[in-house]
Amino acid sequence: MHKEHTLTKNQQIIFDLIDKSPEPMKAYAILFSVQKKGIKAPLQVYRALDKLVEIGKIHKIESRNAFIACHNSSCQVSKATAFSICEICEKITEISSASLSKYLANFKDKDGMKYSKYNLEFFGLCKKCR
Amino acid sequence: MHKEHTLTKNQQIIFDLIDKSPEPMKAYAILFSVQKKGIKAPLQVYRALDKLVEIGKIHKIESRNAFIACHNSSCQVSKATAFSICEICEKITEISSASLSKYLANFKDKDGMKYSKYNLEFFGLCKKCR
DNA sequence: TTTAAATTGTTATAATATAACACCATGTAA
DNA sequence: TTACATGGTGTTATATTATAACAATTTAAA
Ligand SMILES: [Zn+2]
Ligand SMILES: [Zn+2]
Ligand SMILES: [Zn+2]
Ligand SMILES: [Zn+2]
Repeated sequence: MHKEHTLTKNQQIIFDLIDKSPEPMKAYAILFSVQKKGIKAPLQVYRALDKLVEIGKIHKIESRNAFIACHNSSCQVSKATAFSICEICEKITEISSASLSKYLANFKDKDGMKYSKYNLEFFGLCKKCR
Repeated sequence: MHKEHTLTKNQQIIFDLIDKSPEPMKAYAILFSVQKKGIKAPLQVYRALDKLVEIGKIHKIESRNAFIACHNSSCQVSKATAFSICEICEKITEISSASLSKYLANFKDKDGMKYSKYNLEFFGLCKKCR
C-alpha cells in the first residue's frame, strides 16, 4: 500500500498533540505545549512539522498558518487537499469528496501545464454559525 | 457593473508596482521599492494590500505570502481564485476557467455547508521547467 | 457644515519561519 | 569492522511576515 514511516520521538510527540487537538494548531502553540516534553526551540517544531507534512500525516492550512492531522485514509501524502473553513468560529474540516478530487486531479489549464499537487480552501459559514 | 474604487495615493502606488511586476511580490519587497515614494513603514504597505485584496485588484498567494495583480476581468472581488504555481521557477498564473469556477461555485460538501469564497492553488512544472 | 468613516503616519512589538553549526544515531558498503 | 552517508537533534541567533496602539488628517455623506 504505502510506506510506513516510523516517526521519531519529536515527530511522534508533535503528531500526537495535533492529532488530539479539536482544532488546527499553530506552530508556536505547539511549541508551548511540548516544552514540558523537552522540545524547547522553534526549529525542533518546524522540522517535525515539515516532515509530518511531507509524509502526509498532517496538512498545513495555508490561509491560517496552522496544522491539522489528516483523517483521510486515502491521503498518505499531502498532494491533493481540500478544506472547509468557517469564517466565524474557524472550524476547519478536511473535505474528502471523490468527485472533487477526481475533477481537480484531471484539471488541465490552457497552457497544458500538468499539476502534481493542489490545495483548495473553501470559506463560508458552518451550520452552527449560520 | 461594479463599484469603481478610487484608489488612494498609497494604494495606487502599491497597486502600480504589483501590476507592473512580472512576478508576485512580497510585502517587504514592496516596502523597499516604495520607500523612495515616501511609504516608510510596513503598516502602510499592509493596509494598502489589505484594501487592494478586499476590492479584488490584487490577490494573495497564500502558499507564498506574495501578492499578484488580478488580470481576470470577471474577478472584481477576491472570492473565487485559482492559481497555477511552478515549483521550480515560481512562475505563478491566475487561472480563469469557466468550467472550474462553475464547478467550485456549485460544490457542496456533505455537511451542506455553503461556501461564499474559495482559493485554489495548483502546483506543478511549467512548460519551460518540464 | 457637521459628522462619521476611512486613511495616514509613526513607533513598537508580535507572530511566523529559517540559517548555521556541532553533534549523534542508524544503516550500509567496502 | 571501519568508513561513510543520511537523517535527526539541540542550540543560538536571526530573518521574515504581520499587527497593536495612538494621534492626526483627509474624504465623503447627511
Ligand atoms: Zn488528508
Ligand atoms: Zn462556524
Ligand atoms: Zn483575479
Ligand atoms: Zn517553471
